[in-house]
Amino acid sequence: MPKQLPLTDLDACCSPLAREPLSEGQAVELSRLFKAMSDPVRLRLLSLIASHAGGEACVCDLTGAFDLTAPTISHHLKVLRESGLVTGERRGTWVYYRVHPEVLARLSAVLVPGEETVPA
Amino acid sequence: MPKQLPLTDLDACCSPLAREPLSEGQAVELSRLFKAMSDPVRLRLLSLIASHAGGEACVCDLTGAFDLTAPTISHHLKVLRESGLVTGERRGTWVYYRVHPEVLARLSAVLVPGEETVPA
DNA sequence: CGTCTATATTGACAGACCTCTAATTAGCTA
DNA sequence: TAGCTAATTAGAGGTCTGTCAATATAGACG
Repeated sequence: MPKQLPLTDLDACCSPLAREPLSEGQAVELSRLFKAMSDPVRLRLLSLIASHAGGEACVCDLTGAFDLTAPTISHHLKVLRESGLVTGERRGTWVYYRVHPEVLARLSAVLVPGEETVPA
Repeated sequence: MPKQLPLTDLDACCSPLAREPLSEGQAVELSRLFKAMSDPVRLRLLSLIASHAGGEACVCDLTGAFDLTAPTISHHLKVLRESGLVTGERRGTWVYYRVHPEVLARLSAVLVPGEETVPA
């Protein structure tokens, strides 16, 4: 099962959610990203990676922060990878992860609230 | 960090995800919001409500946009309500939903990517 | 080669989730 | 009161998800 992200609607995207209704395709794409962030462990992993010095973190930097087995961390990293939020690169014995800042920026832009409408 | 209000981590929150690691509590709170947005139907509902004229939408304005039964729409609206993203108010026969813009703004702020670090 | 360490994959299981139909509640109007 | 509509709740069925133990893969090094 090839899990490459097909980036269709998201490319033409990112007028804020509150400005005009999302198309079904946009909603599907965005929901995939939000689902990847819908678990506390994955959110912390994402944050640990994004905020780590040098912009990348080794898996070995991450596992210690959780009371979970290595396979579980690996599973969550895979979900983050397949969502397109992060990439992993093997260098020798270790695997280093870094975030895709454009994806974060895109999500942030989508969530910007629209201007207030005057209450009736 | 001043802790004035008796609420959760989200109140004291919102340094961007990429700036420093999320606390476990912050991650739990945020993951609840992202989970509420992790379904395409709920995302479109949220967008329909947020972008609707007057800042609010009647359930009757929403159901027509989907090939789903009324109970299913109602279920999704409940999830959005319980997450704190929207509120519903009954006025006569109809129920009107509106978004909490502060919550959207908070999420948007959390996702702002950190400044680029110079590649090695 | 063999062995050690760091990650990933597999397979299983309990719990959560999305959708439906059927039943229920809330309000309007006769 | 009864009847009608808008919306929600309850319960069931099938699917998806998070976690683990066991196993496998990749590279470093003697």
